[in-house]
Amino acid sequence: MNNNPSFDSLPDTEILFELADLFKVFGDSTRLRIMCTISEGELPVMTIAEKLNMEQSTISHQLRVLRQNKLVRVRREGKQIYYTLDDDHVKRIIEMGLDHVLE
Amino acid sequence: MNNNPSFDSLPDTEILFELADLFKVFGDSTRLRIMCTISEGELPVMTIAEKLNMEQSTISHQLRVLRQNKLVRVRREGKQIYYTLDDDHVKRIIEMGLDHVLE
DNA sequence: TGAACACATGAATATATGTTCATCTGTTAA
DNA sequence: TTAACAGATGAACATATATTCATGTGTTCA
Repeated sequence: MNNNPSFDSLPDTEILFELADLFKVFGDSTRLRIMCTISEGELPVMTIAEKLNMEQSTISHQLRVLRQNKLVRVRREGKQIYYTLDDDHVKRIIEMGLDHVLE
Repeated sequence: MNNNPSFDSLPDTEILFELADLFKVFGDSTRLRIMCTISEGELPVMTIAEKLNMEQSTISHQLRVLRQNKLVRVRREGKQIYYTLDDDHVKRIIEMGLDHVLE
């Protein structure tokens, strides 16, 4: 049992830049709210926008960021495009953060 | 066993703003590198700066952010001030993100 | 008490980033 | 094929934030 806060091997600097980019994506309330909203099941863009009471354009822009970082999955059905979280991993990262915020 | 990516109860909007602020702190490579560096054990500011090959002022500014967010612990010994990670929780958040970055 | 050292901090600057507005693409149904 | 709808996207703008420079604070030791 290793209980001290150190890494088995110190992460490469290169990797830490990538990691920072990942956390940056989680570091925006709009994106977090989107992720939580679609964690309950896939939803089209306009529905997300309505639930969050924000403009469609804003949501689209942020969904693009989530897409580029492979945090969401996309599916087209007719005129609508459904988004949902890519996998449980995304949810776990949020929950891990929540643990800290909720003391 | 719940295996679908949804939250038991959808986090409050207020909380999500706090959570975004937390992730924002992790979303900077300098702060991540500092956190990883001091995860091996407490270090004075100048040593951290030398290890990262950055200015003392830059490190101090970022350590302040980490302090304000209670992610590091501080101890003064003479002229030097030693910093280390506050607890295992911080390390776990980083590791959770690393898992995702490393596929 | 004063010099040297370790660190913190305010101001200034450059850069990154989120939102809005206008417009564009792609799909459906008349 | 045209109108209406859903969504994407570029440009512009405002704001946030990381770094640097100069300087301030606190500690040690001569």
